[in-house]
Parts: sequence; structure tokens; C-alpha cells
Amino acid sequence: MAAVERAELLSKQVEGALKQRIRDGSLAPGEQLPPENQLAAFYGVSRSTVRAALAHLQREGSVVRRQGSGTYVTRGALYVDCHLEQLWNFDDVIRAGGHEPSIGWLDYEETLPDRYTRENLLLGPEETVLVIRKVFLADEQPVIHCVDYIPRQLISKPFTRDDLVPQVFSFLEEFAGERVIYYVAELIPVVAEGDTAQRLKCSSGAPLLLFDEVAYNIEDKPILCCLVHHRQKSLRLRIVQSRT
Amino acid sequence: MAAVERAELLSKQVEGALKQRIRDGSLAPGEQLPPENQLAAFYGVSRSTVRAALAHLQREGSVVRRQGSGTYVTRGALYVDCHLEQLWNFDDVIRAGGHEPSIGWLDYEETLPDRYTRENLLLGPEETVLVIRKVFLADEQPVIHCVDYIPRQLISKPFTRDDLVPQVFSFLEEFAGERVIYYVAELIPVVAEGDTAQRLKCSSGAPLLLFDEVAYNIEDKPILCCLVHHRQKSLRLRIVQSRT
DNA sequence: TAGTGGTCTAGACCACAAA
DNA sequence: TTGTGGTCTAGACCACTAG
Repeated sequence: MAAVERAELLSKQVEGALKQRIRDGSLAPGEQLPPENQLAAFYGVSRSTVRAALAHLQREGSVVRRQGSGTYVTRGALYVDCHLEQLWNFDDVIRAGGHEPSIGWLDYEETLPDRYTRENLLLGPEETVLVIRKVFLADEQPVIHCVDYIPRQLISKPFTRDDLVPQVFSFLEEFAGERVIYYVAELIPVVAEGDTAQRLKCSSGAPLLLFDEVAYNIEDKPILCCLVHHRQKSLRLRIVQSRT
Repeated sequence: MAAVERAELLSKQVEGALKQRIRDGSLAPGEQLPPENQLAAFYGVSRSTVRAALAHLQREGSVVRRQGSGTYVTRGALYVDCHLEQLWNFDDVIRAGGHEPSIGWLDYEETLPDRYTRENLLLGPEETVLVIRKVFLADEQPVIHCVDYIPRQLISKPFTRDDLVPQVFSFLEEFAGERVIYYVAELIPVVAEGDTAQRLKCSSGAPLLLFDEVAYNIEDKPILCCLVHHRQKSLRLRIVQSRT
């Protein structure tokens, strides 16, 4: 029996263990996994816990499950790391594409929001926002241009420029005590122009993918909105949909 | 042979009932749902079943759940119908945007695939594909241009042009006996040009969203690939991501 | 027929929030 | 302290696949 710690969720531990076996090739694409009961016995957990882990692997497209037959590693299991689900963290997306992430440019200011932002964040007419503009590089090439709007009022601790370098979500947790529970993103294809084009070093008219996002805290209050431009060159975004 | 309808899953029934209450306003945004135990008693199912239903509503962003507090309808609950998850069916996406879907143009031919398609579908050098080209309209305006490639060999029943009008997935099930279990889509922003631009009635250089998809059956064999161009005008695509 | 995954139950215990 | 959601268990039964 494999030793399991109580700290992390049991199902996450099982999921991680199986993912590891898929990544290192001890479970090859097409290969059948051991049956649920056997996995449960091996890891010393209940069948339900194993099923929770397998359900997650299925949802991200790493395995397919056939009733009456078994669970199998998919052909695409090795490419599941550049998922849209990973979009919580740009660095992960860039790394999943095999590139080294870094920050290419950073700028910020406090200002009155435009009408659209004010409505999205449910702000009063006098309330200001902290605007953060960043460019993310993949192997020194600019790939993501990101503008974040945070209600100034939320930020309760003084910060410096260096505090803005990590992900916005981390910044919000540390300096506003706000945790993003979910966000809604609208996908819009656009063409590059103006400052955005220049900062992404692409010519005017080049196709970009724009994410217009609003993020909410546990109380369903909008605490952040972003406009994120993705330059597709050497950055792939994937979706996996599996039938329920 | 008569098709036998299996009773719908209990969790799906509960989910549907709650969704209905959200849609018709008897559960308003911000409002708290009854506790799990109460829902379980009310619908005559176990707490686990209720939790499965609530987990699904949470995943699509219709509710947020706060440990120790309760489950609440989100502000965005009313807009969850234009999800990327609905992408199985273009008609649904178009209808969710408040428009009437129809088919604007349809063309098909049998041909030898190009190298890219042949590799995606794991075809031999002699095998042909059925190519289906369609344009979907929303309120008579072209919004989606779709090219499907199906290995000719899979199609086991004769078909007519009319059989191609429904969704490809339905066509595959009826005429090839193949069911799509999951698909992988890559999102690519492009600019309109040539035939695609003309059929979508947009000017050359207009931004489009391209989905490069490969769909697999239960045996993890690729059975379909598509190139789908979305024109964003009056068609919104949304993603909801919630923290696990 | 044996073995697999799919659904559902009843109940235990824990973590957290609010009164 | 009470009540909420979060995790986990053990077991029943069903649906489907394969030999």
C-alpha cells in the first residue's frame, strides 16, 4: 500500500500520482489503467475517492472511460497542459508551451475608470481604480499584453512596484485580502493596433485574441477586470470538451 | 428497433429543477439556496445526489458555495448559456445570444485530404475524406463558417444532401455509427480572407476566431476534424472558470 | 458469466461562518 | 453553539463489455 498524507485531498493525491505515471510513461497512451477497485486498494482509499480523481482526469481529457471495459490513457494526454483551464496563471501557460516566461514591461497608475469599467466593477462615480499594465514574454518574445483594473478602495496595504510583478490574483490576496473564486471571460478576436501592437511587437492588423474578463470574490462582488491580448505566435490555447 | 429512453439521472433532474427556478426568478441572483439536507429531503434523494447537481451548477458559474454559510445564486447566473461548453451545438450558441439560427450555405465533396488533415485523422495515403462546408446564420446574418473532414471509410450508410444539414455529430452517429466522446480545440485568432471572408460577408482583414478541432470516439480514434471560423459580431463566447 | 464503470444511498467526521 | 458546506467511507445495485 502506498503511503498517503492527510494534508492534501486524498482524491488530489491519487490524481497526482496517476498523472505522474502518465507523464513519465509508465502509463502509456492507449494503455488501460487498473480497475477502480484495484486502485482504491492500492492507494488505501475508497472507490469514490478514486472515482473523483478519475473524473477529473477525464474532464481534462487525459483518460477516456468505457463502461464495461475500463479506463484508458488518451492519445492527447501529454498535451493537456496548455488548457484554457490553466489560464489562472500565464506563467504556466507559457511554460506548458515549452517556453521560459518573464515580464517584459510594467506600468501602473491610479485613475478614474471609464464608464464600462465602472459598471463592470459596480463602482460609484468618485471611486478610482488601480490600473496595471504588463507584457509577458515567452523566451524574450512578447506574447501577452494585460491590463488589470482593481478598485483602489480594496487595496488595504501599501505596495511597491515590485509587488505588482507576480500574478494579479496573488497581489489581490496579499494586498486586498480578496480571493478570486470565479471569473467570466469573453473571447473576442481583434486586430492589433496602437500601443498594444507596439508593446507586443506585432504589426498593425495582426490578429490577436482578446479576453475581456471580470473576476469575483466569494461574495460574488466583482473585484477585478482585465483586458488580456494574446498573440498567438508560439502560444497555443487548447480546450478539451468531454461528453457528460 | 425502438429506442429505449432511460430515466434521466437523478442529479440531472435536481439540477434541472434548480436551473428552472433560477431562470424563472423564483431564485434571484444573490439569493441563498436551501441547505443541502433540505434539498435532499425535498426532492427525495440523498445528499450526495444534491451535491452532484450543485457541483455542476457551480462549475458553470450559476452558484457560488461558501463553506459554513450556504449556496448562493451568482450575478452572472442568467448569462451562462453562451458558454464555450455549449460549443457542441452551434444552434444553441446562436439561440443563447438571442438570435434565430439557420443554415445559409452548404457544400460537400469527397476528396483526398491534405497532409495536415491526413495526419490528424491517422489516414493512409489512399484514404479519402468527406468534406462538408457550411455557413450558419444568426437572424440571417452569417456568423459561423465550418469545414468538417470525415474519413470516407467510416460512413456506412448512403446519405443525401439533406442529411448533412443537422450537426455533424448527429450525422456521424447516424451514418457512421460513431459517437464523439471528446474533442480538442485549439483557439487561433486570424484575419478574414478569400472564400471564408466572402461567405461570412465580412471584409478582408476583419478579425475572426478560428477553432482547429479534432474529435475522438470512445476508442480514442480521431473520427472528425473541423476548421470553424467564428465571426464575433453578435455572437458572444464566454468562459467561466471557478476555483476548485 | 465475470468484470468493468455508472449511479445512488446513508452516515460519519471535519472545517468554517455566523449568531 | 448551531448550521452550513467539504471530504470520505462502505456498500448496494445497475448497465455495459468481453470472453
